[in-house]
Amino acid sequence: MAMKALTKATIYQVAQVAGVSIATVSRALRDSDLVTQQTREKVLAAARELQFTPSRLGRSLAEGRHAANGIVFPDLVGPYYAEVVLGYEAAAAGFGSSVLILATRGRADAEAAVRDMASRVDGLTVMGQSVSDEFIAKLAATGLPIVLLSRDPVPGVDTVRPQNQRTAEALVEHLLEHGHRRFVFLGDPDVAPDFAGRYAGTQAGLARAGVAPADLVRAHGFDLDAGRAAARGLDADAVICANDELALGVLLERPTQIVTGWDDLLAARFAGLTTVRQPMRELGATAARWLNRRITESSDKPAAPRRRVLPTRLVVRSSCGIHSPEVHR
Amino acid sequence: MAMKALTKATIYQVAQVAGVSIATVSRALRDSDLVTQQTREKVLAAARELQFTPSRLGRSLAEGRHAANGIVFPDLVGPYYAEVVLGYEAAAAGFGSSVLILATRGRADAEAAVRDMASRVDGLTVMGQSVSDEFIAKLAATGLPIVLLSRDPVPGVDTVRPQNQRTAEALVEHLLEHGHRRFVFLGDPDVAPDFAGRYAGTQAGLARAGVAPADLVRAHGFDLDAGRAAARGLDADAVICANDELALGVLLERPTQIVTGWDDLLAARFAGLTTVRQPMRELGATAARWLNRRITESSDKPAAPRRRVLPTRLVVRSSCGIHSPEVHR
DNA sequence: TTGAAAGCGATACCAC
DNA sequence: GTGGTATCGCTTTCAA
Repeated sequence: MAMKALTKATIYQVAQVAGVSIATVSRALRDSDLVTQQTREKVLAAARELQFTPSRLGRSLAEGRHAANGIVFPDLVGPYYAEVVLGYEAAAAGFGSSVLILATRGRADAEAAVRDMASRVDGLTVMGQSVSDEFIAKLAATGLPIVLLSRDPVPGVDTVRPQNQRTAEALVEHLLEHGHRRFVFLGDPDVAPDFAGRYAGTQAGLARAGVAPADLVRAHGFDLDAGRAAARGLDADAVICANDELALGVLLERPTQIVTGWDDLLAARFAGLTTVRQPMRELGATAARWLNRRITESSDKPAAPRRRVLPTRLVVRSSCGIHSPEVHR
Repeated sequence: MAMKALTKATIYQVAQVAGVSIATVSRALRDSDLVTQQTREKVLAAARELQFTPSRLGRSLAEGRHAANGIVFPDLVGPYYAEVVLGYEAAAAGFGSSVLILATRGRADAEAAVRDMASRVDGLTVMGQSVSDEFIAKLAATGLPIVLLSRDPVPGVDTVRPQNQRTAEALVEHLLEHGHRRFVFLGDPDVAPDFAGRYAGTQAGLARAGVAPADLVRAHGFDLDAGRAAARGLDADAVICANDELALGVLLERPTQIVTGWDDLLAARFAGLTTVRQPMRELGATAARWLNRRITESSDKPAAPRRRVLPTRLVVRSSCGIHSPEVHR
């Protein structure tokens, strides 16, 4: 019933109170059946009395592992990244790994920040356009397990991403069926690999149908306001947006404009926005699982780098034009 | 130009290569002007050659601090928590602190998980109903700096939260002006302190106006589906929902039902949902700043516990009834 | 079964 | 200015 422990207890104190060595305390507090039941109880009692919690630092230093991993993303703006991170955290928690997050948001010292994170974890997931390929390669050369997420592959590194190109082509096909012919692609392909894929798919689909390529309008940013700002100058049958927020911004300014988005945010449903649904949680979870595999695999015979493209799916609502008898919810 | 360093270099190797002691390496790599320019350069060269990055573990162990802090939340479902976490991360990054995240999502071992996190950080922010007050108190007694976020205060601990009660009263007033008299409150006050505050404010507002109290309908969960499921049995002039997702769910089932939400999600705008806007990023950022203050303050004369309620604001759209000439966007 | 002691990788005090 | 070394808190041989 001691009221001490206002200053974190160490294994030494527990050992002292229990009247054993620190080695024995360590054993008693973990698996180890090299301890008498009696001894174990003494130790546990002492530990409880002192409110002892082993220091992660000491533990990690001795074990040579952090039991933590990190996820780096460009920014968390919008629900998209958040969902991915969520899926990631859930999976990581599943195998007992803590998770660190880092938003680079265009910071000049992004690489330093990532390097710092790298020294706190057993492995890293890098999402989107947060740091350069060269930097990734350098990090990977260190031996640090890395998984790339929603980002173009780097040689030797695992990559998970959503299907962009092919689904963009399907989207274009659908718009063509509506009879639309003059297209604008709204969004900057350089801002995110996902955007680039959607843009490429758009143009590919158009080319295959023998239709003139879409005009590229690089919005300033990729949120609602960027969409609103860009909306004014638009002139096209249909505006294919790089994501939902841009599309919703356009819709706010021009409610009758034919437009499509990407991500299937909750708002898309209420705006009647035709868009593409992505398995966001699953993207995060897959990255976490793959990373864990890398971390735990024997480093002498590493498995070949994996690539996976998770399927996405066209969600047709009303913003792409009128459909006869269908219900759009 | 060495191609080594496939295995993380230590300060000892750098010392060896540079031909100096580890103490000197440590000095050269940090501030310290107790090093010759010449020596410093030797050391830096060696460090670069070995791609040396100091181990956080060694560093933290020696310095007695993690330079990291964590945020615990019940779950990240919905955009609400994500925004808060975002604001938190940004602020934390601002003063050079890494951030760990932990979603308890009703896990039975939530306390163990939080305890684990506690051993990895210099301080903790606890959001919502993730762990018990008793546990918080115990943790705080350890001397671990803690800030509570969107959660009822615990003696001796800082608390930041959004205005719930008062704004709920304002919301009720508005609904009364519309002429509505029979109310339902949809959502479980026990599931989150925020919900409890909104519920209390609702009843208080009603009572003050001499109107019959709202029927409490405890939805099973607090997402869209929970709202849809609950919608069928509803019978009231107006349904005051604990959050936007519930309200949107109701709207999906009964588009003409008078209903209000809370959070002002992006979707609310497109659904014409009357709701309440909260400073989510600011909530997170404030928590991070306060925590940092606690961590860095001298522990012998700690400041008195702080409480702050961040203002929220009613956002009137069309779901609460028709308004004459106003535009609801 | 238990204990003594050698690390793990830094920081910082104390001499020189 | 630099070097030697104690220290942080734990895990894990190696002996006993």
